[in-house]
Amino acid sequence: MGDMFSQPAHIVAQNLIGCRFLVDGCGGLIVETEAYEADDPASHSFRGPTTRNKSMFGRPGTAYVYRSHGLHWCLNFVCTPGSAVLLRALEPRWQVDVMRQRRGRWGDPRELCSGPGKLTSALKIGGELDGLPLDRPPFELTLERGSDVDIVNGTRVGISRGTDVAWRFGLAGSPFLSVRFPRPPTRAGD
DNA sequence: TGCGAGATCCGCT
DNA sequence: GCGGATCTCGCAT
Repeated sequence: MGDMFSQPAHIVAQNLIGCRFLVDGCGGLIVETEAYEADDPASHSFRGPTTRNKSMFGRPGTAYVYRSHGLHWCLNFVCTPGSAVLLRALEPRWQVDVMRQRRGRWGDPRELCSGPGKLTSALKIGGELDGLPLDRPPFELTLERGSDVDIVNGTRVGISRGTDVAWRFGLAGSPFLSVRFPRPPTRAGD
């Protein structure tokens, strides 16, 4: 676990696509992530530690959970100090009925975990999990994945600075993404 | 000391 | 498509 997260966040973010992630047995496959580096103007760590972001400077392989817009929780996996990977979407697989109940959504399963705030709501992730290691309960992170994962990337969503780097990653063709990735440019005549 | 923006989501128009 | 809910922080006053 330590080796995995002691790499640049934009590498870890790609390696996490297709991995299984559970909280108390409830979860699914990671299909969308974003990387935030220490010297990254879009990162919460950019101006140094505060009471909110202190766990972002903690051990690699721990959780950084913060409240977004005063309402929603967002989950990050801490990499090297000041860098982390934001979990943006899961493909629901285990205890999906529990997610439905927590979300109050009984229709389209794509509505359960297709966004950072939806994901934490479905898995019941809150501030009490901030700073906890990912290799112990209630977390279960399985880093092994199939060799056939096809990863796409693009610029990050919902930010106004650091928009130049393409550090959002996703499972190609997944219907469970929060936002579609732009289709690769096609050649004239296609 | 106050104000506005922010790694968001939802319901209404 | 737009605004409201409402916590934290940076920056201006």
